[in-house]
Amino acid sequence: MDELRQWLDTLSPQTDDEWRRFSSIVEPVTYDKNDFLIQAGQVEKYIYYVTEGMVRLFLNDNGKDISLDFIFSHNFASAYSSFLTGQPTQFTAQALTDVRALRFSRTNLLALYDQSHTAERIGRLIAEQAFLRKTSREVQFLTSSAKQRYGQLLEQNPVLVQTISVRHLASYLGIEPESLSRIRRDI
Amino acid sequence: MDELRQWLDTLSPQTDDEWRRFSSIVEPVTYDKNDFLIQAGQVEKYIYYVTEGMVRLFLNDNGKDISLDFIFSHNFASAYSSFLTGQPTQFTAQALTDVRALRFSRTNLLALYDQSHTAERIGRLIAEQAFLRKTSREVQFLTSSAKQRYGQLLEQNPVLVQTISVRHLASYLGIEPESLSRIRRDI
DNA sequence: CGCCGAGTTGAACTGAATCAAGAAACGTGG
DNA sequence: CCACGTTTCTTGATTCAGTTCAACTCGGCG
Repeated sequence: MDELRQWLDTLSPQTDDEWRRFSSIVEPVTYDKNDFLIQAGQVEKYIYYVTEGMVRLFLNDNGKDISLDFIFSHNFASAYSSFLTGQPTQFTAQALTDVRALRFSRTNLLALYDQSHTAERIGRLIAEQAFLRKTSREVQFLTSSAKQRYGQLLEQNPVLVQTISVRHLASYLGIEPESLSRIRRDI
Repeated sequence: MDELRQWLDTLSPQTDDEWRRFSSIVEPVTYDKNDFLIQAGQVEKYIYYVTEGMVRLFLNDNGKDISLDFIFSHNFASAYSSFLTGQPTQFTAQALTDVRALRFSRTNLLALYDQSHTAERIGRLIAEQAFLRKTSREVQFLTSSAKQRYGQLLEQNPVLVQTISVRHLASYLGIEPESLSRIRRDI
């Protein structure tokens, strides 16, 4: 919990009272490896702060899994689009390892936004961060070849590249596992 | 101005007083066709609400222009990533026609966020909208071929497809003008 | 031990890029 | 208002990055 407070405080410092109110809507949850945090077709009710373990976010397109994100500990996981719109999600979030997380619900968060300007600000900053991540990915897809995208990912996040399976990593890069395997050989 | 207020009110209704404070930081600006709202290398200081005309947002990658967004009237234009981070942008925003817009600066907006919870909320909602748009684009790139992406864009926004030049549209779809020309022929 | 999923490699194929040339549209100045 | 140069769009021929399909290897685990 302290860790989560520190994370949020880097976005916008909270008073002890604000933190008390926020922490009252947070609940700890655990998942076994391969468990689902959310499945396609459901409406996302939560944002998860992962304290231990790893989560993969993916969608299924005609029987084929495509990874959209890998969440390591000390980061947020959610089918965020669905969380924001209230529409059923096309995404599934699955634990890649045993996972411990802290989660809070949309309903409680919206109520907190009404009460607390600071909470609203943190909500804004989280959305802005999420936007920045997506934009950087958009630019990569538009400007770089598969090989270049792999190279950039390797630079930016070597741990991710080492940790995630070829299959999942390939779909995240928008290519087939065979292609990623060849790209790796050629380096 | 009324139009902008209505737009913002759909996100979160404001009192007259809140609107008065917001509108005091808004200034009208005009651009001739081909003028730049912001150029690559600069830090984006503004968000523009376009009331008349069209704006193209693009980046230059090794001498090649790649379009990231087309903003029609009644929408926001900005090198938003740079606006958020304060870092120089790689994007350029150029008027595709004569343009009228209302703009407000980052400095003034941040000050307003401090004063007004409602402003902060609107800021959050705008960031969330921007995130949703990028996510939908990410999913399209990961799941669809060039032909399918064109088809989807045609469905979602036929006016855009009719209005924007082949060259610009192609780069937005992540393909070459020749390919787009062929895709169009085959439909 | 033998199976099974994950990764690698090869060969053929395909969607889109590239290069080159011609046709149409555009605006600028006489 | 026309004539000219310039940019934009289209079409064809070729090349290339990445896919697909198939076979093989390897390590883990019952």
